[in-house]
Amino acid sequence: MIIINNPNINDALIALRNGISSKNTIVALLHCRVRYEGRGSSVLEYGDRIFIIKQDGAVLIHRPTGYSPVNWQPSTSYIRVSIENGLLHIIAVRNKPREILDVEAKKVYSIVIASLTDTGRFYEVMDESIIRDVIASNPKVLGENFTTIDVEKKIEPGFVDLYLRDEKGRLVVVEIKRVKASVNAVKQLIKYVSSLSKYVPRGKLRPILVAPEFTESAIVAAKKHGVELKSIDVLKLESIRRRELEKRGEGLLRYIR
Amino acid sequence: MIIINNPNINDALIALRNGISSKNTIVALLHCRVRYEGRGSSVLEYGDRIFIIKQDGAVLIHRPTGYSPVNWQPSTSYIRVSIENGLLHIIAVRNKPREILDVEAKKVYSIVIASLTDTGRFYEVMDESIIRDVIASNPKVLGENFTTIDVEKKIEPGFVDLYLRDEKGRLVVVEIKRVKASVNAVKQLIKYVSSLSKYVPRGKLRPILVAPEFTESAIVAAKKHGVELKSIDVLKLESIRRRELEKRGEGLLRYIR
DNA sequence: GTCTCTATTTCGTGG
DNA sequence: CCACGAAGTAGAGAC
Repeated sequence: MIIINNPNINDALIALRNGISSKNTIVALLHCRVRYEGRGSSVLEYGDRIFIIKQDGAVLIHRPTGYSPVNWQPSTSYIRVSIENGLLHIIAVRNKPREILDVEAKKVYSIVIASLTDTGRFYEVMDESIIRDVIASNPKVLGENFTTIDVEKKIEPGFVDLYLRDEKGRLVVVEIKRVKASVNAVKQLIKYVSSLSKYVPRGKLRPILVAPEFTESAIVAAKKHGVELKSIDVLKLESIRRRELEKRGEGLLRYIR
Repeated sequence: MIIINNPNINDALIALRNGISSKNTIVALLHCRVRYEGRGSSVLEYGDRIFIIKQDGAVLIHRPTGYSPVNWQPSTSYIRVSIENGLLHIIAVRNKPREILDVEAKKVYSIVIASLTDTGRFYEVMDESIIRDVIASNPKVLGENFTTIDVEKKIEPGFVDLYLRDEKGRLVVVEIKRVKASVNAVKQLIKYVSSLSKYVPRGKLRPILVAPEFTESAIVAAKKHGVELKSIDVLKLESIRRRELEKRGEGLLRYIR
């Protein structure tokens, strides 16, 4: 690992070039300005930023606040470091799509260069597909005696999350949202239903939108279009899933403790 | 600025606590694992990562590749640093929504702490709102003798980008996309039109989708629903805008050179 | 505060 | 490779 405090511009140049050619992770604090041209185009005036080059050539420039990088390059075809008019330039180019990021540093506060090894796996505990699978294998959590017919089935406008059958033999078309459902979710469901109604009589179809909460406009649209709303408790579904996984010896507890 | 190379766990603890309480930017390289619980929930096994605490309490954990952070906290209510069972813990809590991020570091490779000042302004040269404004002040770029009525106007399902009037006195409802428009853009426009048709007879309404390109399904859906498609050349609009800005002495050239 | 929409969205998945 | 949809989306703007 290399740590350089307050380097002059030539030392910074050499360090960055070495770090890039050896495909290491580089984290620097710079006083810089940035220009970007590609899918969009932007200018960022001078200021202090965190500058990162990752081992795959991804470049990130972060301001001192906020989640999002102010400028970036997801991965690069090449990165060129040079000195022009006494200023350090880092130019990161991506070819598909063609994009150019030009970082012009007036001052380099610090550079850290390291070879990072990260093989640790990442587990999402509950996303929409998992919620869908938990409901598919436990359709009664929706509060009725449903049976599962199909999961994530393509019909023409898109994918229906879940098909169930209710006690009266009707086809239940389920759209699932992991977070509060907005009017868009209702529209999506209506779209599926109108497509399905070519094959199934409308009276045999029950569209249900499943989510922890619903926006007001979603509630209005649902009422208007005959869409049922069913709330779910994601934490409850999570505990059901955990139980299932534990039963199969795949529990997350393995990883958590 | 403080730079610490390979600190022991107690020195790391003290440095982090100082950095947090003084609201500085902290960038560290850690061998850590991460647990997240909140809107979602996830587990990240041990590995080397870039760890950042920003001056507003935002926390980012980056793996050595890729654009996105693997874990994060957009801004925090509080951050607590402690040692438990000989391991460094950084716990970042956000209250709305309630989310907890727990970083457990087994090894600290480096810590850099600095007070960054970044007042530099950020200019987007061409985003959708700018394209919309350029068309609004030059509606003839769409190839007809349009006049502008209104911009970014709320109707119930949402916001219409642009209202124009054509030579036959019809109300032109414009939806603008900066990049290739997909079928969703058509749907959005249809949504507005069906809402407007309560007030304006359908024959007096002209929905137009404006974008540099259109996906095949967008073209099909547009034809089916009577939506017109008009291509724009964003670069051409950009030169129009530049001319307008220069005329007003607000040209970007001020900033670019 | 809620809702809506854009984004150099990114990221995955499916065709 | 393109097209579509989800995201712990974030961030901005309007009401």
